[in-house]
Amino acid sequence: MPRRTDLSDTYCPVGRSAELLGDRAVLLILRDLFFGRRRFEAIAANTGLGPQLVSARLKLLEKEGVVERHAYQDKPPRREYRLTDKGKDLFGVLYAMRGWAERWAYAEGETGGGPAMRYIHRACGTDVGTATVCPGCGAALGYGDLKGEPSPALKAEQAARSG
Amino acid sequence: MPRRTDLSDTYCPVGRSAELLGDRAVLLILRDLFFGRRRFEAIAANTGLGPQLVSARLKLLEKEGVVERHAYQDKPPRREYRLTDKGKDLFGVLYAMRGWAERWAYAEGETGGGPAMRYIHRACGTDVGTATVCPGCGAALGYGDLKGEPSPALKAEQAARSG
DNA sequence: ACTTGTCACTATGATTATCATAGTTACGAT
DNA sequence: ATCGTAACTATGATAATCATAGTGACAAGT
Repeated sequence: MPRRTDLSDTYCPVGRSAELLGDRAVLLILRDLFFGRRRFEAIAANTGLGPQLVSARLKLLEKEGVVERHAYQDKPPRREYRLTDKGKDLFGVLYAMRGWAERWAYAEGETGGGPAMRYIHRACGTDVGTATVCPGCGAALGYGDLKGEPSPALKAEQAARSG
Repeated sequence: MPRRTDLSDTYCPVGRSAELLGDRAVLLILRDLFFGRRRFEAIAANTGLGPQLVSARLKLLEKEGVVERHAYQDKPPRREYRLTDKGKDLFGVLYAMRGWAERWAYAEGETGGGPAMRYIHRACGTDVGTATVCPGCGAALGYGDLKGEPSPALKAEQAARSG
């Protein structure tokens, strides 16, 4: 593609976010990182993205201060990628995307009755559905407050991808 | 690009959203629609995207049921684009993106003290900052509950683009 | 009547990001 | 010495994106 206009200096906050988040691969990698996948190969396998793309996007995310590369072993060099505070704060965006999809992106009965991904408020045990405020106790919900559980169908799909 | 793997049939809700939202142009166009820009040329001018791209993405958004094309005049054919309910429900995603950017994407003092975009809770008049729950009255916040006001710098930038 | 202007696009050609596949480096285990 | 694994890099084909220009339909001004 030709050089697209850079949005990192616009005053519009959505424009600035879009510069990073308006990219399929970035979104998929972030999802996996929030899911607890930290290793290169695990991310590549689960997202279905090629290693070159994963490599390029992880470098970009590191440059943007959203992930940190951490060597957990040196003998054979092994790295893992972790979300920084700036990265963890993107949870709200991913959670909003998930909520929208649960409400609109599935055919009737496609998920087998419930959401594709359930979230439980750790503090009070309530299933929060797609809410941004816990329907049980009224608390605002952020990363760390919630425990995610994939539906059987989603779990099976992920298992198939990593095999 | 070669044909990328289609994610519209994954069980992962973030994957399904990413298929639509993992695209810079889609995000920018949605932002403008939420901002009240309904006309083709206004969107093209403000986003800085070429007419071909705007045309292609509006067609996609219409196909996905996110926007509706509405003829408001026939003599010279004139159309406008409106968000459907499914589209309006994407407000949470854009609002989360805006919140993240306000917190992380600006240099110290770059916006002149306040956020680049202020949001006021219509019901109680409180400036909600980047919260998902009104700090004044505790209500959950959605599209329609908020009144957005761009900062002087952002307003000037938009005026320059449309001129 | 003729030009100018606006809106909503479509057409063209150059550029470059993305994909699939294969290869590389470093090491540990058999 | 070969096999396997993790984390990448290299290569070449494909196709999406951009800038620029052009089209069709009409309205208004001169």
